[in-house]
Amino acid sequence: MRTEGSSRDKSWPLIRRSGIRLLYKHGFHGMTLRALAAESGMQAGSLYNHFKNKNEFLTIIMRDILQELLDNISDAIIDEQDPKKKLEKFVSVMVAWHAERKKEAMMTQSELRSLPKPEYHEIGKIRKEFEILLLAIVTDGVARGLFRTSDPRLSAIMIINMLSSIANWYQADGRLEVDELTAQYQDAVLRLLDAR
Amino acid sequence: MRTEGSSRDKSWPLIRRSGIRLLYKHGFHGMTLRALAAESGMQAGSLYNHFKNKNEFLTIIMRDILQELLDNISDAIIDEQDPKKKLEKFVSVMVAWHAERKKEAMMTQSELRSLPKPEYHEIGKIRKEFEILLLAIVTDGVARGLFRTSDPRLSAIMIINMLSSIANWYQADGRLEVDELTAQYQDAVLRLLDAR
Amino acid sequence: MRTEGSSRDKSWPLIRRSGIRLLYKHGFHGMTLRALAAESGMQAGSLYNHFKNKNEFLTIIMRDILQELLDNISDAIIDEQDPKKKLEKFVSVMVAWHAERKKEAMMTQSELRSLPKPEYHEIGKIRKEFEILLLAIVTDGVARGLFRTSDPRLSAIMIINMLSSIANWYQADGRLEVDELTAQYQDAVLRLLDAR
Amino acid sequence: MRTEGSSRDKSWPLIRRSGIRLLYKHGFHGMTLRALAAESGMQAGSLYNHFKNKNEFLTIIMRDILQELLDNISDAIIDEQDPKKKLEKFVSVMVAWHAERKKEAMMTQSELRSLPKPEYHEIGKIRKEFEILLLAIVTDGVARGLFRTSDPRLSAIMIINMLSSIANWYQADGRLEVDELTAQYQDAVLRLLDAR
DNA sequence: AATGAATGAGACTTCATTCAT
DNA sequence: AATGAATGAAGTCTCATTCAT
Repeated sequence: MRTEGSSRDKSWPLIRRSGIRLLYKHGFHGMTLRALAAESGMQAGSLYNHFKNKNEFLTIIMRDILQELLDNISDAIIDEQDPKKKLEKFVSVMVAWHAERKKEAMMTQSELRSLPKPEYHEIGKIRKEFEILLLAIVTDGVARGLFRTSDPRLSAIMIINMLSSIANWYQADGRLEVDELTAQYQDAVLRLLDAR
Repeated sequence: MRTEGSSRDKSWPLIRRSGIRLLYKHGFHGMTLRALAAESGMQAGSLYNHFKNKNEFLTIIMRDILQELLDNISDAIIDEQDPKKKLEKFVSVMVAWHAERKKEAMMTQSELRSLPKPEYHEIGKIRKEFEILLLAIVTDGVARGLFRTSDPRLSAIMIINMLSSIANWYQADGRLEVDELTAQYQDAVLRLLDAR
Repeated sequence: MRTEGSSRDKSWPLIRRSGIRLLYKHGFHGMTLRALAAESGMQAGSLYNHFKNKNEFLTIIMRDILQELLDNISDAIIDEQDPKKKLEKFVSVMVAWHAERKKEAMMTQSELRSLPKPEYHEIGKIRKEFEILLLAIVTDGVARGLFRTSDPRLSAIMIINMLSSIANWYQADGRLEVDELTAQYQDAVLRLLDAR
Repeated sequence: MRTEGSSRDKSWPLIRRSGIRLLYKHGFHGMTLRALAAESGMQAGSLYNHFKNKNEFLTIIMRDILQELLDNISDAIIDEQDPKKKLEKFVSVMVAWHAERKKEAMMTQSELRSLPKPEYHEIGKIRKEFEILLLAIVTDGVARGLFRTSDPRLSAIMIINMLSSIANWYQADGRLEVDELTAQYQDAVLRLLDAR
């Protein structure tokens, strides 16, 4: 007799990791289930023991990733009261995540369009929450006279865009460490908000 | 039946336009040549009178688009001497292009990975030129004491990222006009560079 | 719908038989995988569970057939010591095979050119072995004063050519039985070698 | 103004030569009209000024080639009275032709099956004439007590097979000259017929 | 007689998915 | 939970052929 769930416990993380790599590299339509199976050490048919179909697989992966990032951010800012501190924490988590989880980050950006309609909206909503979170910080800061911007929503968008784009170009073996990068982005964001 | 006078001059622009739309919507692997043909009013096989294969099609389209943007920028800044003016022109062209040519812009960002190796490098080189152009403006401005930044290359990257991301969210029917958007981004970029 | 118990053991022999018939009738380029599938009672795509591609299919079939004939011949002559007896056995196996396995025989002759380069050489080598086997018999016979020929290699070629050509014209329902044919060819070959 | 027929006079021989080479190398189904056109220095569509369709092209080429060989043989034996002399002439023309016109020879053998039904019979009839011609010589020789064979028709077939097969293996740059080859085959054929 | 862009069919091949084992 | 052989649809690409120029 086999330990309950043991096989799934072993296979799924493998499939997940392979899936992220392949989705990052080839995109949803460019990733074949055969390739996913091969990289996970099994046959294509066996994958169906782990998800209902390819679309569901994408949904699971994306929801999972975005939720994790969202949790990271929430955890980080929940204890802060000061908008500036909050903002710095927000930037810090975002920079680290987009630099260190490059593949996940890029994938969730480029494969949104491949989701079926209902899931597209569901996942889109999660992504929207980052913006809402940030916007709350910004408007709070503006209200307290810490930040200055003529269009808080646009500022929030600019900031999120800047941070998200890190995944597009950052190389772990490049000249910049994550720590330094974080400091730079914190500085840049504060300038953008004319923080004093 | 054959449409009268159908010739390269008429077909290619049609194929090009359809291709951009489909690449934007579905990505390279998600775009089928059958769909491209249908939207261009011909049979799939006929497409092969216009390109050698699907990969070459992508390459042609991407090279074409990026070269056009690069030309636009070069034309715009060539007459300016002042770094600040140059920077404003640069931002202005980039904003307009990423807002109005959303599809082309997103496509060239997301489909780079779908290019075959040699073409990937060729197109990558064109994209790199935007960065080089902007970096030159920034360092010039810093040298003249107009801008201030501890890491000019990173600043250039941030700016390009911010601008490029416009294509990801801008909606022509949204609350912001291109003119206002341009002004906002010019302002933001100047803040980022601590321009006085 | 799926035929109960369809498996490699059942499918492959069917595919093989159909393939030989179609290769014989239409040649490699004239045989379509759709036709092969239809005649094997499956979908074209399913064939790819049994070979990698059309070229590999041809290679497998040809290697298989030629190896079987080679084995037949080796088995037949291995116990004989006398060159004349050996020669008669050789002729006997060749006649029977080229008359009764007409399709296989013709196919291996005409489709050599359709093999990809490396396989062409591999299969060519097997075919060469028939000639080597026969040449050994002939030179042995000449050495023992049983046969006489001014050019043993050419004689071997003539004999193989004569025998191989049987497949081109023999009709199972024609006026000649295989037994009689064998006797006639044995006689002819001995005359050619001036055997006394 | 252009000299009448000048263009066809130039193009057709080119097409013919290219066609024979390609039919020899790839077979009928393996030869594409695009390849034929390219090798003839024109576009595929232009070929249709020279024949009605691909099938007709094959028919023309094959009829042409076989008729030429038949004429060669007829011319060679028409003046001889003696069966032995006649036979030697027959062999001589056949050897030379199959050695020197290897491609044409192989092609007419392997592409018979690619002809449409009516043309198949027409061309088959021409090929049959060789056999008839040879059979006449053999029976004449037997009647005059010059040759001896228990089955004249089979002997004729054997001889034709032997000679036709030369095209399959002969290499112009090999160890045997056509002259010597001719002598060897004349000798072999006479042995086969037990000529004294 | 030649071109080049088009057609419509069909080629080989791959894909997501199913299911008996 | 995994396999391997199957399906049916669809993918990219090539082909013979046509025809306005």
